[in-house]
Amino acid sequence: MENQEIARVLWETADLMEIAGEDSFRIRSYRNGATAVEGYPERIADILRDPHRNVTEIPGIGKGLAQVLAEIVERGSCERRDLLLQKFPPTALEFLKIQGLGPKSIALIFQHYRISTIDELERLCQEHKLRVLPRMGAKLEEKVLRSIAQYRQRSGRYLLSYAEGVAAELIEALGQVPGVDAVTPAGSLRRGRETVGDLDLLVTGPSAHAALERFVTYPRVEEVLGRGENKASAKVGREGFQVDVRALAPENFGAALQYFTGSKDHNVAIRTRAVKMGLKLSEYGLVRVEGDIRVAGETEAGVYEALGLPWIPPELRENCGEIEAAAEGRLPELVELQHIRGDLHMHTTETDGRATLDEMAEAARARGYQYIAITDHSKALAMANGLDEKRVVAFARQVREINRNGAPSGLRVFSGIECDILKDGALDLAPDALAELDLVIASVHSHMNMEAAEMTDRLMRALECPHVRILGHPTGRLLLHRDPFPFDFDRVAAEAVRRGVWLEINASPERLDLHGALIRGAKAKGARFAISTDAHHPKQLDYMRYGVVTARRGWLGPDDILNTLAAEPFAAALQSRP
DNA sequence: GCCGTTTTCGGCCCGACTGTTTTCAGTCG
Repeated sequence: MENQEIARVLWETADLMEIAGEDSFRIRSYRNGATAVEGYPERIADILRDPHRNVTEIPGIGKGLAQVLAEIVERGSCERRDLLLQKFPPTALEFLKIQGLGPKSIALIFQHYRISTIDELERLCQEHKLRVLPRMGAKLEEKVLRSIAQYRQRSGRYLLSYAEGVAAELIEALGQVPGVDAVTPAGSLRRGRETVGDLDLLVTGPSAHAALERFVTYPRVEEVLGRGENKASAKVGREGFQVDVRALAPENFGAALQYFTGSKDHNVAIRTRAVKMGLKLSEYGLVRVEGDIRVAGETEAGVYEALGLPWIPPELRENCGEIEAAAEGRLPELVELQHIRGDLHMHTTETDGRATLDEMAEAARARGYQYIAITDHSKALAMANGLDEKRVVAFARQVREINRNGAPSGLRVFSGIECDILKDGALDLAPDALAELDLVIASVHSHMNMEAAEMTDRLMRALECPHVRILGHPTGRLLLHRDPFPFDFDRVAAEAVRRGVWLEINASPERLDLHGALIRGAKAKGARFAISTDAHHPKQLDYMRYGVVTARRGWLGPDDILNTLAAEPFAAALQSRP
């Protein structure tokens, strides 16, 4: 069993404990344990098996959780979780995803009504049966109904990072089958969409069909939906993520990759173009209608070439002008991961990060970066132990000291802050404290349910502060969880351009904020960008690739992005503000 | 349940908003 799965069982158990009203410190320990397990570099299952090792050497894991971990690895659950699941239906965990309902309310609902599905919860609200319970009223019923609608809209999609993980796992497993040459992901994963509905894997090689057999018997396959000669579909993992695996003949590979990568709209436009040229494009190849002569299909580039087009990067294939641009030879040069020279948004143990400045710097060096900015939270985020002015000044001094002596990692460190934008648009820290820092990111973390006009004013005011250089996760969305807050993006983007403020492309797979369409719109206004991971753990520095993919979906090249600059010009850019 | 030590017990645990209240519990970040 992988660490990720163990962590998931711990998270679930903690959620159930919360509904059961158990001791909050114990719940916290379970959650801490889950985070520790999730981020641990070695497999917990291996450590448990090794008689010379002890899982209690992992910080956050004590005697109690060691026992629990052993149980989970052995049989996928633990006693506490089993007992709680006898008390509450498994769907109780689903109820927690409905905004406005917390553990206490859910427990109360279960005490009064025997319900187990979201549909039944919806009916309770519609029949005004929630308002008879203590501390519940009409407003809550409305809010829950709205949240249920949102929840339904989102279900059935998965984070890009999740889909990528499943893809990597299956590519590894199917790639080991003798006679399989390559396993290639297509679909929205290949286009880098922020959420993915299902996964398409294309298999080539003399024994590609053997991979289908391996797939349907794969241990994590929960339900086989279909199994034919060339295609198998199944639900993978407890989340029920649908994966389609196709075995392809090598001569079809390019056409199939093009076809299954999509998007649908892109393909319709491409096939229309083919028809106009007297060609017919399908997943089996590109054929000249007259005489039924096959002209392309082996490679994707060959298919595009035969249509008079350069190869179009998958991230652009949304039928948003990419075909016209390709035809006119004005496809943009897109940014790549190797262009990125530093990461500009990360947290440390000073606030809610899991590693120290030195550890983050070392991790950044290992990824080949020239510089990083440390940007912990400001004091408004009390729960994260945000920095006040005094700590900011001390931190800026500490960083100057580090750079003077040369950081052990050899990396240049910039002092920064992720400063909260307060309700009225003021920044959370005094200007003279902000002036001490190399980089100020301004972000909204609270009061997200304002009217659009009010939120716009708030952001416009935040941009007035002369120390602000980056607007952090500008729309505040949390994928599959919270919609972006409403505001006039165009006005704010234009103001950011005018004031020389960069817009963040937050690379955390839960945010990817800004997203492609907004990026492109802002670029048209002259905006410039920073891609940052918002890492709270050294491993999360790897999120950069999701940010780069998102920037590519916004048609950005290396010159549009601040942190493609080498250390010296980057430092100079920080100094100069119009 | 973990951790650390003034070493086997006590601390961990903030702050604002919201809705349903008549003084505050629950949610969220």
